[in-house]
Amino acid sequence: MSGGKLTIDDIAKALGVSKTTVSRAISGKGRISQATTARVLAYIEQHKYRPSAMARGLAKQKTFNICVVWPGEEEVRDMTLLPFFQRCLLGAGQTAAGAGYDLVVSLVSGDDISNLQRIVEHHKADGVILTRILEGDRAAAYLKETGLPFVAVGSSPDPDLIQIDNDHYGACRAMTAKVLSGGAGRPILLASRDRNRVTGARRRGFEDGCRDRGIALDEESIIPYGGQEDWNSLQDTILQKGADILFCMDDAIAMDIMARCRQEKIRIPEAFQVASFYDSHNLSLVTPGVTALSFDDRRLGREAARILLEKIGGEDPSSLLLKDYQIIERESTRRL
Amino acid sequence: MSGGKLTIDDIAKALGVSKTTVSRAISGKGRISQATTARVLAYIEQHKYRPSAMARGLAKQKTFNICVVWPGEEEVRDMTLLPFFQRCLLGAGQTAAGAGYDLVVSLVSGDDISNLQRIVEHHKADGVILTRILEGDRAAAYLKETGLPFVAVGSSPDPDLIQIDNDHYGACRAMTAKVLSGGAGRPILLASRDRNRVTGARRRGFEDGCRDRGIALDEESIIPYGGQEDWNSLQDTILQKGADILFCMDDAIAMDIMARCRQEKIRIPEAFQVASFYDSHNLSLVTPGVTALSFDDRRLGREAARILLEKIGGEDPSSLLLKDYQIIERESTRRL
DNA sequence: TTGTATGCGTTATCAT
DNA sequence: ATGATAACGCATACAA
Repeated sequence: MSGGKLTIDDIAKALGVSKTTVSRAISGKGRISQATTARVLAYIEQHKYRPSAMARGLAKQKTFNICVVWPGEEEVRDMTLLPFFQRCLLGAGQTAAGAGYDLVVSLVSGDDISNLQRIVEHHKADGVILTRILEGDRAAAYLKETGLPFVAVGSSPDPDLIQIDNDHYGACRAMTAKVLSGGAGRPILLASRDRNRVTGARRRGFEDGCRDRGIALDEESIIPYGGQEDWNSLQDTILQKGADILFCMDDAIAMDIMARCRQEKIRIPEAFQVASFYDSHNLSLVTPGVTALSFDDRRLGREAARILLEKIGGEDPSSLLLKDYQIIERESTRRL
Repeated sequence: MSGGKLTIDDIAKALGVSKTTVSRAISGKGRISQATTARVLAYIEQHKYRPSAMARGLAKQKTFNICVVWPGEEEVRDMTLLPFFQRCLLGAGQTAAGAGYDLVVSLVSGDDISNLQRIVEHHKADGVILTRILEGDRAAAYLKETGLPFVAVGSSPDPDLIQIDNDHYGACRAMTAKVLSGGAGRPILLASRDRNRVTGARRRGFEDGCRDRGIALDEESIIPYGGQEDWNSLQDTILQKGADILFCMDDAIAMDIMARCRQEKIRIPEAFQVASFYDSHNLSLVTPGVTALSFDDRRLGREAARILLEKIGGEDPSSLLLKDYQIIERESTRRL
């Protein structure tokens, strides 16, 4: 009770010292005796004093807030990306809290960055984390213009953008090679139609993974996939090429494949194997479970926040590629 | 470029007026001539001035931030609740932005409310929205203690808690009655094992819905369901009772049922019908699609924010039960 | 080691 | 209708 009405001045008066002394005792800056420090700290502890973030911010010209730009669309794709964004947020929140920072979320959908602008213009945050980065990202462009420190989770062609991302290329390459070592030898990559950076990295990883196993690819080894019509022609291709393993660009594609196979009573992995370049909870629930690549999304958020804090602190950090990943082997690539 | 270094004082000097005049022109409060107002506003527009949120906050003793308490667990159940929380956040963000407020998220998992405490104690928000409310909710208890305005999304037995929730009872009752009017007459409710408030409301809705159609229930009409072992005994019960429709407490249960039926080649709706008291994207993707109850979660967030803002504004709003819902009929309850 | 005075950018209270 | 000035709560350069 009695809320947070206690100010540094109250403490000073109560203890018969000056505000400066109290301030010093709290921050530990400046020369001050152990005795008074202890006395002040004790009083603070006793009366549960907490400094006003606003007053402190105004004085130091800092908000101690990090703005996290989050997808504001009604439907985040098939909701399949939501867990990623949440874990990212969790990670960022964790290291932010550790540094005494809080999280301000800015919901931006597509090109409408008005919400982000409001937050930035009103100086509500000391830095920004973009949890995704679209093609021709307006948010990134805007932030660059303002000069406010910011980092982006994901990959962009823009070199002078601090980006934190998983090593999709390396992971896909390793997984491709590993799964192919299980016996299958005629792979097809099902590529999503939207071309963002990460799909490019996955594609290259796939290609090099095949190369690692000495498998030659042709034009029909990588085909766009988006739904019913693609499914029909896909089956022809599989027959023609004698393909025996399908790599899916992401979990949405993999789930679609699994659903159609189930419907048409195509048995996996007997008819052909299936693997996904991105894991999701669904892939573990479906029968058979789908082998997939798993990343530590929380860590992604943590690193993003860490690097942003460095940037805010005046350092000059550079981009980061997280090499960690896990290949989750499930029944869909079981050796027969 | 040239950031937000522009202050109200700069404007005053540039225009040869006092800070007071500028402030008045901006806020519209106090007597001031149209001429100078226009002049100031033009200058502001021209130079893209935006007031400092911190300074304004310090002066008015307000942060213009709303704290949204979000689940901070690694795994939010089966991730099935995540879309709900996101839509809730979206809604809150929307009306908050409309009122010039921003969102500070507090990630709290279970009983660890330290993050929320930090935000509250440092006065980083003028009010709090709890996007869920657990049994013996520590966050709610803490907030009550502080006296800070807050509202909760969901239902709690605590009467002096401002809560915003969907009318689960009414919706479930209506859906139960409607689906039963399709021909089926021997229903079973599959209840989740965790007992939170909302499951209670759904259960009562189910009971009264049955009553509305003159269907008598016994002890075996409502059975707990949690996985494999329950599935086995459930099949016995269905045979014994001749049950022809399964109502599922939520989408997770419904999905589990659908998966098992698929595996054991039990045809829906031929063998029995299936309906869920909570919709999710998955329920629309599975074959056959599952009839379910759909709510406007965004609106839930909007209303929560609206009511919280009223509370912050000194009014004394009361709880709100949203009567809107939609019964999404899919093939799982198709009349044969 | 401690205290004084000033600034941070805005709003609010008085005057004028 | 407008202006000077004092808060708001904290940090800090400068004195003592």
